[in-house]
Amino acid sequence: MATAKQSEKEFLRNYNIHDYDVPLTSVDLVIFTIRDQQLQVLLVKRGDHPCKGQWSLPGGFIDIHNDIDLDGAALRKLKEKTGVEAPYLEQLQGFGSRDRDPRGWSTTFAYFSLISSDQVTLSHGGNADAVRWCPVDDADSLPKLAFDHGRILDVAVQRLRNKVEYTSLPAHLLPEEFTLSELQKVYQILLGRLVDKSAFRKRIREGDFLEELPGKWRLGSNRPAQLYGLRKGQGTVYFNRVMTGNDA
Amino acid sequence: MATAKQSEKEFLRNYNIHDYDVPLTSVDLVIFTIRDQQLQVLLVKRGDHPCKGQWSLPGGFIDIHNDIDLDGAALRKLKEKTGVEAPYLEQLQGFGSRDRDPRGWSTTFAYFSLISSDQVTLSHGGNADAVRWCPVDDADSLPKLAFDHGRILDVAVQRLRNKVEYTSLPAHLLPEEFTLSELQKVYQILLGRLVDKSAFRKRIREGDFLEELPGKWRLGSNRPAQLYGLRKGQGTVYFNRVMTGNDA
DNA sequence: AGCACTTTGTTTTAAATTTCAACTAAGTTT
DNA sequence: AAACTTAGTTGAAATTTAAAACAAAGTGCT
Repeated sequence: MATAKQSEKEFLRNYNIHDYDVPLTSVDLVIFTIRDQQLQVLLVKRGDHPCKGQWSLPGGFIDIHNDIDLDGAALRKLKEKTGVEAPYLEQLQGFGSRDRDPRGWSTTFAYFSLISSDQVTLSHGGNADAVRWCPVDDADSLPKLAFDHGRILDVAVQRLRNKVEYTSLPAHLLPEEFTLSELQKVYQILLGRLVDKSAFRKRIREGDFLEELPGKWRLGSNRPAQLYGLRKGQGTVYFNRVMTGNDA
Repeated sequence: MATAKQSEKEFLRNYNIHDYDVPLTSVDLVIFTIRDQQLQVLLVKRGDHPCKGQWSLPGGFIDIHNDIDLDGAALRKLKEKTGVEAPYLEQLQGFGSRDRDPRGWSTTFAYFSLISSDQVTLSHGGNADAVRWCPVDDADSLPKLAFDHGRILDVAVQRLRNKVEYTSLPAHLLPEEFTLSELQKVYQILLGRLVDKSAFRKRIREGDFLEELPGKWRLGSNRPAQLYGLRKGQGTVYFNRVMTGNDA
């Protein structure tokens, strides 16, 4: 191995990763959307061993010959499954242990993504029912997931619910154009409680992350509602206090 | 490779990780403390290639034969460097790309830790000056770090500063017993601004994560101050709004 | 001992903010 | 056209915060 006087160049010439035992490395995605007034997550049925036939989060190994970095790998997998190109994507947390995968010591970088369900075309691979949405709070319809994906999902749901209290994240679950009432409903679904209308609107106004779309209205039900869109080039807004108050 | 009818057992018998090209995997630590009224970070001088002689964050490869999981690996490295056993330790973020390490595609799980500097005995390995504390805000004394450790440090500092606004984290930077004024000073150092005394105390009181140590006082300077300790078995407290107001 | 000084800890009160409900606006349905 | 539904605003009461003054308990000097 390395001698004391070796140069860095020499060291690298002699370095061979196959001399070492290293963990497997993958990227897994928790892709959230709102469908039927519920928070839902995208699941895929595993077509290969191990855990063949079980439901799991979409993801897979890093391809060191084609992926540039972690975010790139996550984006690639997101696009493969959903066709979505520019979603909200955030690294959730790493998970790694000697027994989470029967193939040996393995790690995964879990990401979570928020998308509007009507912008997605699920890519079903070869198998007709290999991909589906599943409500995260419906214990009956949510299957036991492969590996430690159940735990990853729990952590992701917790993180999302927590961030809803003080960030503008939920806006990414809606289509490009939406009304304030629609946004409020998303907050309420995620929080599991009602929110005061005027307090909600004040907070959104002061956060200044939406732009009114002049002349655009949601018609069809009673008084028309102003449409809004995410202000371009504006990142996530952090409010300076948690969401309070419940509407009667 | 795998045939359609193969059982999971057969699959695993035939699976050989050395058939695949996988990234290197390490764990790196951003260990913070307060010394001389400043936020400081622990750095180590690299004794081996690559980047030999450069300063870096403490860390290293996962040892798949001895480490059980990521948190275990991080705790092991923390103990090796500082002797500290039960600190505040939180996973920061994963970093991974094909060019962050000259040895090839590599990933690291960065953790950040908060410790009280007077509980630490730095472990200097063989080399006398191989480990040191360095103020994070002093551009002159902070060296350029190896690999992407500069960026990791930036992310860690940002995360810490952000969490100080609405959590009880800074309490972990103090010794087991401390006064409210000392805690307030730590908040002020991290925030870089003054905080109103009565608002601060109200917030701490309502967060209910400290316990008064009856009969224990910090003496020696004017009016004795009540000593407090972290309430046992209580995790991090999240306040419902950010720190406000600056004292005159 | 007595007085000035420093640090800890509490109280006070005006100002700001939130809460909660009522109100107006603008459409649809019957 | 009257009743109903949803959008969006307004305002008074209740609560909270901000900023400063105040009170308490020691030290140190003369």
